[in-house]
Amino acid sequence: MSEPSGRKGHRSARKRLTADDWADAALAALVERGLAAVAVEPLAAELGTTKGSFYWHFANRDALVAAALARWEESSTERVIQAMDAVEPDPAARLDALLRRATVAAVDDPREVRLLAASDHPEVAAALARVTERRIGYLAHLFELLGFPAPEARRRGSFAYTSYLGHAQLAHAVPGAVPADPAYLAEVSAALLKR
Amino acid sequence: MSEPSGRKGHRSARKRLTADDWADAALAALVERGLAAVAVEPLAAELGTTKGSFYWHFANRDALVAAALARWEESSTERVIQAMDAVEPDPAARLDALLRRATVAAVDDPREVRLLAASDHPEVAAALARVTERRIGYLAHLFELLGFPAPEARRRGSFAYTSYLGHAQLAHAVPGAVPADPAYLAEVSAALLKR
DNA sequence: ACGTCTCCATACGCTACCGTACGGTGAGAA
DNA sequence: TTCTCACCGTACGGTAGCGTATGGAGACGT
Repeated sequence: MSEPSGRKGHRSARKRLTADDWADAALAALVERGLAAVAVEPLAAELGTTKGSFYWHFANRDALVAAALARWEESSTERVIQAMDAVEPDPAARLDALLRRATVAAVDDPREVRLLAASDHPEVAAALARVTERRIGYLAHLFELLGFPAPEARRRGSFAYTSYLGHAQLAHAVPGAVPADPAYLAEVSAALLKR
Repeated sequence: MSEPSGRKGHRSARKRLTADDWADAALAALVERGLAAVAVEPLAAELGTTKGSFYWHFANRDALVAAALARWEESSTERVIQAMDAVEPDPAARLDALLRRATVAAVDDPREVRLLAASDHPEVAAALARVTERRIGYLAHLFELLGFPAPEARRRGSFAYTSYLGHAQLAHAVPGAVPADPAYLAEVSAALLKR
């Protein structure tokens, strides 16, 4: 059994793995199938290797979760914000574009929702707290650019972010409950921006 | 050890259990510690009994989850809506009161959030879908009473509900991220009701 | 050619939980 | 009293995952 000298795994003919390979696979599992799917043995099978590899690169499962979260955290703040700052100079248009894009993207992207669902885990909660603070801060910043005083800008940022979160959550938990009507997003955006 | 003839469990001196007792305990575990906490053996220990009891009343774990969800579903729609209809005759005041109360309540009540976190589970998702539809329908109804045409009333109902969900989610995942300032809730409510 | 060091495979023990088998108990019917 | 049967205790086997131990296997310097 088990071909004596050929390549056996279904993945990339017998290559050696790095810690990053594991972290990537862990992040993918985390955002696609939830925290419980970040499990050493299933991931090893998926990667075409064994636990032996994993425990060489990581101390334990928590370290893997932490590594996956670090990647997520990096890719969920700076990248998005910088991409946003590049396109639209006008703060109002930027806010509108940001809200619409993020909201639309969240509908079929399970990333956010999966992370929120795992907020029991202390490390997940900590990462979530940092990302949330960063995003609300950015939204508040945009509202300040629109002329709102700092406290109200902060409140509006929070409101915008909760409505985004709720939208993502609802779209994922109950598909079909969020209106597909484009007038909907327009109204939402307008309500959030109205002085 | 283990008192020979006295009451031993910390709960109601050696009584026999019903299926409802199990369902109650399961629901409590579900909303307090998540779906994974709805586990037969731990619940048995908590109830001061054993699996022998459980498998008499239920076929398997899924049946228990279903029973717990049924209780939740019942207590999360009719009761709230009827309580709401009783107090405030004016639709505008009723909406405002509903939004404020629900939002405030969600902050330190983990029920909603725990259910949403378990929306992978098909039965949970189904229950969630029904409750969501019922609630958004009620909100839309109130907006219609305020004079909005049906389609817009529906959109506003959805918006109000997503913002409620997002608030609950955020308050639980990142305590401190939602403004405690009472002006915040006032602004949110005003934005949702504004014509 | 040889040793070394990095990386992986395999086998093992442990824990937590699911579900089944079956024997026992106690309260009320006969 | 004795029987019965709803209800529970206990023991068992099975699965999935974590973490450890240890023995290779291949690359690579010397």
